[in-house]
Amino acid sequence: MKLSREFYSKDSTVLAKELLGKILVHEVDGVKISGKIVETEAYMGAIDKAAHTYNWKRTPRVEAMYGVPGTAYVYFIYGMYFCFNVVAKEEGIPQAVLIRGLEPIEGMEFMAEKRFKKPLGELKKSQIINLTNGPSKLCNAFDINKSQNKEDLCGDKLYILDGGNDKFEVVASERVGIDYAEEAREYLWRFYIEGNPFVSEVKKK
DNA sequence: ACCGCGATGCCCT
DNA sequence: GGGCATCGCGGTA
Repeated sequence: MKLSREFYSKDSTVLAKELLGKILVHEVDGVKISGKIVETEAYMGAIDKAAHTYNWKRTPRVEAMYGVPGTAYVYFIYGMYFCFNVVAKEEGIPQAVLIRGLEPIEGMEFMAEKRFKKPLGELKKSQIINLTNGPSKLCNAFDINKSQNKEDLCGDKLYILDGGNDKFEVVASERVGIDYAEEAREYLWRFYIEGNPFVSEVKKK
């Protein structure tokens, strides 16, 4: 079942945990690409120094975060990468969940071409892991870019499905790559499935 | 394995 | 003009 608007209508810290194990699907040119969400980060908006919308900052770039829950927020970073977020909470309250790691399910051939310009069969083991074990890697593999910004995840091109009922342990840790965020660096707002190989990095300690 | 660094362009000040 | 919610390379072990 496709996740409903209500499912997304909660604090990003709660949504981030609940998105683990769910299935992200992108349908592009009749090809279905999907993967299990294994790593997320919550960005709590106005009160979160790490968030693009800290202190209610509102510019064209971050406008998607002010949209209805279940909207995609895709931004361009470091001159060459994209990051994909799921908007949470409530329209006008800018919270989002960054998707940082996926375990491929369908469309691995497509992902291999997108990431490495090679057929799946020619990839080394390390390259299989590297298909989707990072926020910008998975955008590349799933062909998610600026044209998916503000896309409604309750639509039928890019959406999230309820996962299987597999059991797993959730680990909470500090978020990655936000050294500028002062005390917010220490908040345990990154969540991942313990032991899953598609988690982007396992922090020691 | 781990670390350091450069790439590269858009957005906001 | 500075900085960025990243990645992959090439160096040293």
